[in-house]
Amino acid sequence: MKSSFNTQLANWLLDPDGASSPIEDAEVLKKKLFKEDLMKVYEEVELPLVQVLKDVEAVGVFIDTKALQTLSRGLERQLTVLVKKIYKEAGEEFNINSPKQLLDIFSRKLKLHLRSTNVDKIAQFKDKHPLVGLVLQYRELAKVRSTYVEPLLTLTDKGSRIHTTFIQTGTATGRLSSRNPNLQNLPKESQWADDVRRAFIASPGYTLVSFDYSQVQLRILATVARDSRLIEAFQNGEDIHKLTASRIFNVSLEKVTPQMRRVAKTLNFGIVYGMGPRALSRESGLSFIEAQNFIDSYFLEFSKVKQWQEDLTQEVSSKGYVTNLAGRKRYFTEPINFRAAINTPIQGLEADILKRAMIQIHDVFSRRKEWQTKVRLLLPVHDELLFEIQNDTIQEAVPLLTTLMESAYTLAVPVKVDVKMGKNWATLTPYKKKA
DNA sequence: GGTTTAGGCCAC
DNA sequence: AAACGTGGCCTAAACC
Ligand SMILES: Nc1nc2c(ncn2[C@H]2C[C@H](O)[C@@H](COP(=O)(O)OP(=O)(O)OP(=O)(O)O)O2)c(=O)[nH]1
Ligand SMILES: [Mn+2]
Ligand SMILES: [Mn+2]
Repeated sequence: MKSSFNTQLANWLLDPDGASSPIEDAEVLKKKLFKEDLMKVYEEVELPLVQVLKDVEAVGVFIDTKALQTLSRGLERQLTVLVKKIYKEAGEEFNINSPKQLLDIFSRKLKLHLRSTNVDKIAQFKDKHPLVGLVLQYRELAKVRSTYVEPLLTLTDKGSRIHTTFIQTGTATGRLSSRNPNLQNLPKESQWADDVRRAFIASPGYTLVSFDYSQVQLRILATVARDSRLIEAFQNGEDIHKLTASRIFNVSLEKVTPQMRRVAKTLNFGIVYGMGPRALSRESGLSFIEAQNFIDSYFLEFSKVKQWQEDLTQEVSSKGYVTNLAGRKRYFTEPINFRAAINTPIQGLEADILKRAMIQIHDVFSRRKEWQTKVRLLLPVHDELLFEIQNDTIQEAVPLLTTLMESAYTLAVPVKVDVKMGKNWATLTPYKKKA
């Protein structure tokens, strides 16, 4: 009766898709973990992480409820106006939230006979048909209110803190997920993103500090694919997202905006994980032919990446599973999703890196009295850790946290973390160490 | 009344 | 034929 053994973790490591039926017998599970080389990640990562996550959940994030309430009322008012405009423009009342009814309205009123109503499909008509633009505005407002503002208000506790629940055994790659509420998908780009994030504030006397790994999956890719072009790029401090942005938008590196870089991020990972020319053309604005050429030259430039993908495709076909550098494993059955197989070891190692960093940081900061209350881990976001740090401790703690994160796992390229800080989550500015 | 599924969209 | 991947949560609609 070893109550210390965590059967849920073990079963998940053995089959993170949960396709096979779970095993209850701890001794059987242990043998399997050994046999499949999963004991290391179980003992060094997942088991110690349980307590870390408990502590993080208990701390919670301080919320400016006043700001959220104000936002809520503003959204409510604007939605009312918008709904009336939409009904007037459409000439009748209907449920705007129903894609089915929307298709019907578009068909009858605008003579637009569409198959779906998602933003990519209908945005092109918004100049010709005011109704389309109004509907898209409505979608943005309704989304932010129903998915973020109202649930956050409901879930904020009496002490004005919000506590998510982390799911440690929920993903197929090894990542964490967050629910009730999901704090890992708060808006960042949309019109209302800043209003929502402004409500996430530091406790009095503290500052929010965010540590985010730079281009993390590209650095992992450079390592696993042994691609000399990528490796040299990172050794030279290059920013591949920015480089791709400058090529796509045809501007110099200095003229790449944060928005352009964000688009390029999607393109870089899209291409690496099997995006086709049609999707690339849609995401980038390039023509289909240009998109095709871009993909071809991409894999010419990063030629070892292509080779690695082909090797991995062979491997998953013969073995029926893939593993990452930390030993984490995922099984694939016919028909094999090769794009998912290619993504898995890379996304999975990202998770291992962040988890190891969290555990080390927890050992140093949360277990020691002199640090405990001064440095609080609030939230992991896949390759980012958000802390609140006591104001008089920042200069001391930030270099230490940075070093811990950058040395949590050794890659074939430098591992770099970008640090930003601020009083709320909307207005973080790059950390500059004081002279 | 409850559940499940689909379409849609937010993040990394 | 062509297909970036990993998640969670919203509403509507179909189902029990
Ligand atoms: N497949 C895929 N993975 C993504 C996408 N967006 C983000 N990711 C993954 C890969 C990233 O390395 C990782 C962390 O996201 P970040 O937003 O922090 O981007 P990244 O670290 O690459 O760049 P950064 O230097 O932090 O701006 O999440 C995407 O659109 N597709
Ligand atoms: Mn990052
Ligand atoms: Mn990130």
